[in-house]
Amino acid sequence: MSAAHSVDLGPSATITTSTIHRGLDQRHREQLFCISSVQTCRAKAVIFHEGDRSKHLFEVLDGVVKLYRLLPDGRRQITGFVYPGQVFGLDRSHVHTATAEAIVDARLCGYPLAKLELITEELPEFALGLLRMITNELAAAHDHMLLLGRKSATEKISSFPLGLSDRCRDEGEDSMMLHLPMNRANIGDYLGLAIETVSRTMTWLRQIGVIELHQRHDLRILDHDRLSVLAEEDASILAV
Amino acid sequence: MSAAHSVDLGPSATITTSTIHRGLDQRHREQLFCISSVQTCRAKAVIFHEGDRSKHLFEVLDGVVKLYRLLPDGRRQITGFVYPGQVFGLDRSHVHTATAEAIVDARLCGYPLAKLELITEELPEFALGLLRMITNELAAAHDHMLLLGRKSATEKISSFPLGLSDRCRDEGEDSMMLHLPMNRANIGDYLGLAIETVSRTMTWLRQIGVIELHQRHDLRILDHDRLSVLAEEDASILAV
DNA sequence: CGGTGCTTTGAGCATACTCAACATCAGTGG
DNA sequence: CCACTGATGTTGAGTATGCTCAAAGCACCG
Repeated sequence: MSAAHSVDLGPSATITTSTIHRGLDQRHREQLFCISSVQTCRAKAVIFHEGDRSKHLFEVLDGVVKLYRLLPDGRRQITGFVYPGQVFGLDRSHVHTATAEAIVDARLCGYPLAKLELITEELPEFALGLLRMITNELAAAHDHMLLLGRKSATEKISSFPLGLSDRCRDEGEDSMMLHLPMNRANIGDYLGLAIETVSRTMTWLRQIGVIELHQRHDLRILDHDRLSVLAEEDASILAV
Repeated sequence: MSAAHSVDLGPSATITTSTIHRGLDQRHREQLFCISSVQTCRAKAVIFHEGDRSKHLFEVLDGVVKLYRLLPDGRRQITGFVYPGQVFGLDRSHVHTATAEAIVDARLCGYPLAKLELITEELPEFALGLLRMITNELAAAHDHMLLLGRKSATEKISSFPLGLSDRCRDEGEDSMMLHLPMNRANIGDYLGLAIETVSRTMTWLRQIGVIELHQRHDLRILDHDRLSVLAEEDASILAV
């Protein structure tokens, strides 16, 4: 068993924060715990490449990971940022369809796919749990397709902090003061914009008093409602 | 049991063409068959709306269905076209995140979600099958995000028939002579382009001799390799 | 035939990109 | 402590790509 875990397997387990254990009983949690291994990786370290054979399902314990696909000439599309508590690495026919790279120092927990399949066979609700997670990811991907295909630069840049804000709210954290671990190039590759456009549009949002920017990586939302309108979220709910 | 089925349950069942039955034994196929119901819908009929409570998983038997998300002002992003043998309707927390609409007359087979969950509980490999399908959809969504975020109009329009061609090849059909059941507006909403750009760029592909167009809805690929280069698929594999 | 919906083509324009210069920041070593 | 360096971010000018608006061309259908 990997010694790196600092997970309490007792009755009021800290492990409940882990998405992958949700809904499992004590015995199966221990089983999962036994097959898992923790790894740390530094910022910019590649966890796996597009095309690699996939062997593990990963859960982020700490830090943030980006997933991206490349065109042959180097153009990049980041398909998602993975935050603590979220998983990644489940790909079709056991070949990764994206590259995973830590954007800051990170700690990951890996579960061998072969052993997960064994657990699945005796525990159908575990497969359903995975299904639910992937279904959420698919819905998020569809959301992002709408953004990429149909939103203007202003709408994209406004939507971005709102998405992060929602995640913070769900986690019970401060949803107005946001930390952006990614740089401008990452934001551009996520939103389908050039870095100059990211920079210009964020400056403009600052100038009109909707957000505040501090030290490159910190952003405070000053006017959530106006930001929502700019992001072209359903304005009718705000038109009261 | 719905009488509309024309599915042979005998040993060499025609049902094997159905994605959802793949890998199941005779008894479970019959069980699935018993809970299923067939419905027909005419072109432009809405099967469900974004926000509707989801009750069924659908499989397309015949025809083509489009899935889309809308912005409040009416801008549309089609997240996918669903062809015979493919499924749709599995959404997070049982609420549809997209609208489903038939683009031509279609025949669908619906499976109640509640009953599918019962099957899942006694048959883990069924859940794994669903998981595999959704995982494929997620990979396709990531592919499409790369197209929407990072490809030019020419690359988008070139990629489109290539994708359809791949599907036909997998199905063992003619992969050069393609039928496009969708209109130009649908293609634009799928690729994140205005219909005028779709029209202009397809005309240009015709003029340079890469494709042939007949009666709006039929397209023949004349030069698959050149089309691949234009779609910015890895040009290195063609540079021999 | 005339209508209706879809598609094509044209002209002008706006958005976001490219290229380029400059500013700022973090880290390093004198 | 400060100068130096490389990486990252901001700002500006000019331009290209793809959008909008408009009109004409086609096919399908009573």
